Amino acid sequence: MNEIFNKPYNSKLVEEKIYSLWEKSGFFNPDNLLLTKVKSQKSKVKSFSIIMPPPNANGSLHLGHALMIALEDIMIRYKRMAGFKTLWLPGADHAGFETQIVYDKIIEKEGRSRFEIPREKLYQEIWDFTQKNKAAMENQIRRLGASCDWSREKFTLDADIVSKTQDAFIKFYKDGLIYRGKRLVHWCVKHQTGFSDVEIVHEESQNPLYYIKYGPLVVATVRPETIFGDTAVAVNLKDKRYKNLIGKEIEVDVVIAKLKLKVIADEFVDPIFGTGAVKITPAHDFNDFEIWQRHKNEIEGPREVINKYGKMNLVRHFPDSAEVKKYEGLKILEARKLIIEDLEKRGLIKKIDATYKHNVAKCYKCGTTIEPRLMEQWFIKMAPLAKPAIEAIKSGKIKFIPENFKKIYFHWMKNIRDWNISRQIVWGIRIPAWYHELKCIPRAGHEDKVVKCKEIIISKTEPKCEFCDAKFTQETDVFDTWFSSGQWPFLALGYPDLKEYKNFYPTDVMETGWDILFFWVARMIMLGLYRAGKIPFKNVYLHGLVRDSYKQKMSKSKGNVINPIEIVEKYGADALRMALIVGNTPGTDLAFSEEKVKGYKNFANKIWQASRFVLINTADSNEKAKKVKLTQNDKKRLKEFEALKKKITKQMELFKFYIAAEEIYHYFWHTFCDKIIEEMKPRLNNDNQNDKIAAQYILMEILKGSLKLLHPFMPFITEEIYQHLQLDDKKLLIIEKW
RNA sequence: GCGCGCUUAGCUCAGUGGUAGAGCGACUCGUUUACACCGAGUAGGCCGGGGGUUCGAUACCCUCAGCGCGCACCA
Repeated sequence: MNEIFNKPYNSKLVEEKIYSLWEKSGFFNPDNLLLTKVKSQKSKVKSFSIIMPPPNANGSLHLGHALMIALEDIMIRYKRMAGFKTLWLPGADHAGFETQIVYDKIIEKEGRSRFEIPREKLYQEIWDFTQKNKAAMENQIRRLGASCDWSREKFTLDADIVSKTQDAFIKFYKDGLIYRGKRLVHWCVKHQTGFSDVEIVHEESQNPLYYIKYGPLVVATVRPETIFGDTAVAVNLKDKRYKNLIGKEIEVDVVIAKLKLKVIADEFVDPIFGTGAVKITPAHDFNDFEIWQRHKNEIEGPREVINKYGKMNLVRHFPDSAEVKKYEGLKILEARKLIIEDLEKRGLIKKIDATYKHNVAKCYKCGTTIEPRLMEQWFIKMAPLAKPAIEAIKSGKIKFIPENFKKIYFHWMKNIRDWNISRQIVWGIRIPAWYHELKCIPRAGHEDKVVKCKEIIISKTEPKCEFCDAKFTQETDVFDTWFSSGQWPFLALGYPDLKEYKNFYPTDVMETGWDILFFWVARMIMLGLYRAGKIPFKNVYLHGLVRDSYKQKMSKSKGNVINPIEIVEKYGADALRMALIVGNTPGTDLAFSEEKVKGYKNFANKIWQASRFVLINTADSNEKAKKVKLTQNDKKRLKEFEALKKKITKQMELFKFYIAAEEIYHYFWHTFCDKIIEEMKPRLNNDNQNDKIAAQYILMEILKGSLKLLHPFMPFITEEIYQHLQLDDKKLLIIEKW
């Protein structure tokens, strides 16, 4: 017996060595698995595939990643052992906006700003930054034991991915599903980019509600500084108080000017709220924008009085006003304070309700109040995409684990709105649209045709106008990173040509956190159905968030973030994996405790010691030829183990890894170690050779079988021990038959 | 406002139409040569409240309460 067994199990001596053994074997690659197949299996091999959610290449892994790796690796190892042609495709995500702001912070510390660095230079810098992170991250994934096929690894900015993402945009555009429109967009003043609906969060806050004298009316608002952008006042048609005012024009004193505004009637207005009269600011409020659209013919359109920096921009609208200058350039809150003072001086503030609570939209990343801003952006029409995506779940083609996420999915899908995919950052895939730089410069002989020049050309390369010499400039916006991520399952597999795509799409499982159900999972379903014409995956396994032991969200600001690699160093990857898996039901957040990991480190040692015992006591069992005469009890033990194997296999098929892991843990410790080994001890010292052989046989059989059942969960230690067993036809445990 | 959950042993959580389970923790005993990173035991729960269905409910239905979460255009 190897002397390594003379000491307690030391994961550090084992894990690195074993991982490189696996990697060298080539068995992570499904193509090599075929060679090892039993010859009798002539018929097509069943395949099993998972695309790894590519971790962001902008930092190191967190425990959520460790959970993801553990779950997916369990499925993969199980299926590989069960004889499937198994592909787990790893990747890394450029993570557009997320990485942009990580990098912003880095250069801020250096006293630089992304807004002052030339686009190409900044892009190159971030590229280098992500490549460095990517390499570090890959090693961390290895440390966790991931048996993924590194030879197929993809990055979300690989040339083919970029090109195909742009192709998708072009197709969507041609199909009339993408449009460019000047609309109100969620704008983060700090990050200087627009967002889609899912990048904002609503937060309850208490802000004074000001009742302002408004010509003959009184209106209530929390944003008095937008009064300069008012273009109408709305009431409800049924509101008797204001019936005679509808259609009339009123004069409103807004300090810097007197506005002539029309009173309109709109369903939206709730007569009970406030005064029943609403000031309409189409440029700075989503409702008001919609009201304007319904009353386009009656009232003036949006007047933008706040600029992209969240500062007042009034002079251009009110050049003749004497008062305007003191407002110009003020930040929103400063302007609010000043306008209230000025209105108060004029006796125009009727009431202030200081108890008013409402929900305010914030940037999901920095918490800055979102400023609705009028912008030309690219949108995808979602309703046509949502319909089949709802159907795919309803029909059961795609299953959710746990099931209750279906309801949340439906609720979101049914209320879906068009998706703003433009981002005003440099880190990402550039939108393949081009604009005329100048007015048309007619080419000789085409003077009459110039009117036909298109303003926008959709093309991956710089277009040339048929009739004129004007140059084109490329769209500076990049895609929302989720637009490309949403196509990841088929793009990573080389859609539409590669055999990988044909063999492995749709994939079997998409395993990810429930927190990106809308960001990612929903989009993959919609885009996969539309672009590839097929569902992207058959099962969606949604794991919970890993929180600290007090169930607090881990965050850098709280200082409770745990680095999974440090845990691996301390307790071993196998122990960490078990701690993340056992008792962790899908969809439920996990309270992570180091104590639990410690417990499974002890378990690893238990496996080690039990194996040591078996190795010591079977060392002399080289008389393999001898028949084994099993006792009644031996047979019972083997039967018991078969039953366990069945049970665990069933749990694996049902994605109940949290139970399967516990079952094998419990069996190994409390049946194999506590009972069976104890039962065998006297027999091993017995003079009766037959009985001794039987005891040795039982020990070895059950140890071997247990190592297999344990392997998906605790791959390192099981492989290490397996390599020390003296067996005929021994292969690597990763490819042994389940 | 619309929607989704959760409430089971001190803690973290499983679970099932037949009167409760695991891990950790606590306590007692034990140094028996695989393992003290151990073993043998013990204690601990009207399964949130109320009502209903049922021969029988922790589990199914209704309702109340507390907690958590998602979505959302009430100025």
